[in-house]
Amino acid sequence: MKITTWNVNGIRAAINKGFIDWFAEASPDVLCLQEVKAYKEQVSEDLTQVSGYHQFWNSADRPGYSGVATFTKTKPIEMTAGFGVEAYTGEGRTIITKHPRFYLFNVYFPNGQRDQGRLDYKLGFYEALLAYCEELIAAGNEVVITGDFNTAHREIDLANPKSNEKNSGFLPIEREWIDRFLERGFIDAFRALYPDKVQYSWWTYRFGARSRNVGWRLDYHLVTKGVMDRVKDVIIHDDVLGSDHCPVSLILKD
DNA sequence: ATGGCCAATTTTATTGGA
Repeated sequence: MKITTWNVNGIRAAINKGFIDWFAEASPDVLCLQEVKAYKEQVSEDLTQVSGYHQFWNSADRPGYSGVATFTKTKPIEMTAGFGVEAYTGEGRTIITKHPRFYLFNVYFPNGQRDQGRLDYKLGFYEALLAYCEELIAAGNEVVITGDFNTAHREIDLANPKSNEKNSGFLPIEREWIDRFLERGFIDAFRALYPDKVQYSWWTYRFGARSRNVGWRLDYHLVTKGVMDRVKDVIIHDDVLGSDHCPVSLILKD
């Protein structure tokens, strides 16, 4: 089973750059998209009526901003757009689907760059999402959180850690929230398999960053132990173009 | 590495991204 996440930075632009062909070729069992930057009605039927998938969209409350979508070959047991905290429901950042062996969170975590208010919003979002996940775990569920975390966890996860210590995305207070997810039982599946591997999933469009591989690893699969036991591989598809992020796939047994 | 980008809407400027 392959669960792929991709921040497409505008699904309409990505479609113009070959997204539909990539989707058909990659053929993931589940595809979690972030930053679709569109309402479903604005998107080509090549995607919104693609055969072989159920699809769920959670767009933002304003045009051209944020928005997530989840595609599944098998119909989920349940689907919800939010996780019950009103402050975090309007920006189209989450889709939660229940599958036979786990809950899957498709998440576009907020960007904290703009000002203190957005940083506070981002940190509050981490806190509220983790609290919700802990309830599911306490009730005996396994959980997969995937998407754009908008934070690089450790120095190995970005090309220039020293010069970014005071920039949102690598602030200690943001990194500590990733620590907290791990303390509460989540495992960073890529890092667990590849403790020393340097590979990124986002590069700024500026500075020729991608061609020089000056990037950040921002797109993760955090999984609970029962899921980790079934992980075969995690693949960062850094050869796939079409966005400033690249897709990342979690491969599970069966 | 100085400055260099891109998507989408509010469109020939502005906002947001990280």
